[in-house]
Amino acid sequence: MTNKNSNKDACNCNVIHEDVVNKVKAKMPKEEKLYDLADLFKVFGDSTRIKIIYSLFEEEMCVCDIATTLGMSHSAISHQLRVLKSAGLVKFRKDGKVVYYSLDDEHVKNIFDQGFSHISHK
Amino acid sequence: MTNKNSNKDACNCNVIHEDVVNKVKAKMPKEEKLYDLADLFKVFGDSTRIKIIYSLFEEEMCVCDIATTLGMSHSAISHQLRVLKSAGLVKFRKDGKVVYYSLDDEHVKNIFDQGFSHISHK
DNA sequence: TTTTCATATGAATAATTGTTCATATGTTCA
DNA sequence: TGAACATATGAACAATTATTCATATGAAAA
Repeated sequence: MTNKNSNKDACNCNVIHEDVVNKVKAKMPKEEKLYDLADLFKVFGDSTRIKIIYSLFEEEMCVCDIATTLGMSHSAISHQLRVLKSAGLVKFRKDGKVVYYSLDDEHVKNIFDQGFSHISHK
Repeated sequence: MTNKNSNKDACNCNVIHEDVVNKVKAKMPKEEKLYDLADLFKVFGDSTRIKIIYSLFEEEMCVCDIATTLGMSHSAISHQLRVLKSAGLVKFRKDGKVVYYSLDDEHVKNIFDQGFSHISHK
């Protein structure tokens, strides 16, 4: 009882199905991938960003148009666009002082459609 | 300048593309749906819950097995399972004092696969 | 080159969310 | 029945995330 290191109090029950635990551990993706995945979904976990993405499903928009559409401040939209950009979800092009944002990912529509199915039939 | 109500300072620029704004507004899903969608993704936005879901992709597991697999306390797992349950993502069956959890949604696998594609090719 | 305007950013505050610890519930087996 | 155990839950604290306000940047037009 000397060397029960690390998660010594993580599990003190007897119902461990070792085969199941081993199988699941073997199939589990790399820790890093799991964090990245959680981070991606975190980005989707805010209704302002959801609205921005839905807007961009239609066509590219400038910051001002998005702010007007959502009835929010430029600053707030700009902050959220930065989050979307650093997640690799939107790209932009500049035309003079106006910046046009558009979607930069083919998976998002699909993910949203699936998510929509889930919340709709429950 | 008397009746500029509600979001009076939401947009004071001149680059509003009215047609775009109107089109996007018309296609935007109901506010309530957007919140529900954000709430669903919020659930996916935590790596512990991601790990639990990945575990359950393989087969049903009891709380103890999950805790052992992830090296976490029963309490922590139990709390997260409650979140997953109230989002309609997992179901459970009881066998004596052991509770077995399993996935209760066909969309999750798909959503995760798409998410994985996104993080993988960037 | 100064003013105006679209967008971006930093820092402070507010709000939300996760984790831990202590304790409760409910089932089994002696 | 009561001791042992698997799981659940409430409340306190810690950590993360969003929002706001003030100000900065950088392009265009006067």
